[in-house]
Amino acid sequence: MDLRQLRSFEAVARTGSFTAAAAELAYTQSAVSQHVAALEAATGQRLLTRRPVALTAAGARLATHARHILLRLDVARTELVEREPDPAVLVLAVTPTAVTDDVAALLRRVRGLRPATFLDVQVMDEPQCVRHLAGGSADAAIVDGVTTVNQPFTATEPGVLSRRLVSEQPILALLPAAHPLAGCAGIDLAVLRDARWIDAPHLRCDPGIVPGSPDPPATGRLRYDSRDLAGLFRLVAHHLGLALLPQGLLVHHPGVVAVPLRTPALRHRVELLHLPGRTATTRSLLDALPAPS
Amino acid sequence: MDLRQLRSFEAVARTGSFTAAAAELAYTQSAVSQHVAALEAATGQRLLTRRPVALTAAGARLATHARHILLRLDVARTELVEREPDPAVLVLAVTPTAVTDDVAALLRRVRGLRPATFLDVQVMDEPQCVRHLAGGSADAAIVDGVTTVNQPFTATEPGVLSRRLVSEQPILALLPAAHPLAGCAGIDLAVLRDARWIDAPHLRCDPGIVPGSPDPPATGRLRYDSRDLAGLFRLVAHHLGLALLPQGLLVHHPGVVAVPLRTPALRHRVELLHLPGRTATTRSLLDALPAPS
DNA sequence: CAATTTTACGGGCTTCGTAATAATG
DNA sequence: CATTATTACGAAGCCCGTAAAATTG
Repeated sequence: MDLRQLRSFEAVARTGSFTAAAAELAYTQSAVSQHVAALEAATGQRLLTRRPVALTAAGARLATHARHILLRLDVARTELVEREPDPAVLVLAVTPTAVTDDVAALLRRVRGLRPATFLDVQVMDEPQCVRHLAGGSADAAIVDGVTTVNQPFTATEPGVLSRRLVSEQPILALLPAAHPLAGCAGIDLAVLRDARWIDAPHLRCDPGIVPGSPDPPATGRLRYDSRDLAGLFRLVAHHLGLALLPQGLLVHHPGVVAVPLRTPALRHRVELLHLPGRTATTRSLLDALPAPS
Repeated sequence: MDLRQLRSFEAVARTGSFTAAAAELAYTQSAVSQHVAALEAATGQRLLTRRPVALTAAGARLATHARHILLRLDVARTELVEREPDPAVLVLAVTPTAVTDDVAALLRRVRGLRPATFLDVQVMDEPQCVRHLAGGSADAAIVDGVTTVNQPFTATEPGVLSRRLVSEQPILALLPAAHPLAGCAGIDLAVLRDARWIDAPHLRCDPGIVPGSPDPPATGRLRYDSRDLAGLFRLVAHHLGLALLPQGLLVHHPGVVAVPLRTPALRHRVELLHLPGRTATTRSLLDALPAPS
């Protein structure tokens, strides 16, 4: 079990391709193949199916371990290796759906500081945010997720990265204007148990996280893999399904009404992640946060 | 940053000696020295002081990361590598202070099962328990710790090992019989803030974990590094200090009275640790536990 | 048949052990 | 001075790239 082997395996598992993994790691396809073969020989288990490349059960377990190991290793390297952080430039990795009013206000506050802090904001999905942060190519990350009550959403292992709450907002249910519950002040999700829900993970719309929800909805699923908000609203307006949405992402759309979700108490949370050691560079950001969590 | 280098470094940090680390890992002193040198070259930081061998600040951070990385790697290997677990023999790694009445009852219950389960119980300190568990030489571990309220005590990273609560008991304060508070029904630790406490980590007596406690007690410290319970009682009886003790470890001793600690609500917790994947081998143990946490 | 993965093989580099040297309590 | 850590150096072994073969959609 070598680290390079694990890195190759993780990249193959993530990209779904030996070729792509090799390109990402600046290896040959051959080397990546040998890495995976070595891991399979060492464990005595088949870790991946080929054509199409997909994780086996054992491979999925190893991939989880590998992700955590490699993340922590990158964090350790970044923490320890001597670098010259430029305090005047703060590189921020941000998920697309994390940009709520609170976050925008935070960024404005930081930008207005004296001495001036130049913000380099880069929007990408969450795994990339975490990788940039761990690798040191970002000074902090702002990521979001949906969670029940006060539980922190598990972006990463606790203890590896420090986290501070930036914003927390309720979740709304999007209904067609003609829906019988459209005028409600608050909705209990149990009432809509048998409704057809749209599963839009990129827009943080994931009815599956509700604890007691029936895993396979009897009426079939509708999966929406885009980040286009208007498209989601159009689907709802045309009675193709209901959707959940963080309040901060809400826009007006004809034929769609938004009703607060009363139970379960889902919340959209935005967190600031940073390396525990390097507080000097992110000091201005941390100071600009409202309350110490 | 090679895994073998990290393993050598971790062993040096833990044992405090290049020679001991080399012996443990079946390496030469030379190899271990080269490993540490390579890490120091890669990070550009001095990680250890020599003579005596001790961690620098940077080294302590790396050692923490290394411990977690290596633990998870061992867990991954143990989970994945094909083995032939003998379901009739259950190897249990137990910390000395974890053997409360609840734990003894649990073990008796398992031993009485049909088909018969042969229990191989091995007592060692907590880091060793965790290493044996991760390495696969133990099927489960029973470890204990002191914590406030319902917070789990952090034996290891969550997510790497599964944990189930076995027993939870209050913490007692040990006082000389002549102490003015000896007759109390319950004690508030704040009242004894300025008392001289005996620090006996091996007996889970650690007044330092109280949140608002003054770190350097004005009256000096008394550290008791033995596991001998009678000696601790003798110290208390002779007015050399007060002590905390889990209720399960209490024995009668002349001149010493035990009073329940009312605030803070410290609890002695015993947890069963096992690998998430290998539930088949530990099934009998898990089933013998009272309530699913 | 084209794209992708696996296998064979060799050069180059890493790595560990031996042994000699240095440092220190 | 004995113990412990570092350095020098060479052989063994591993690792990755090239290139050819095999697999499969």
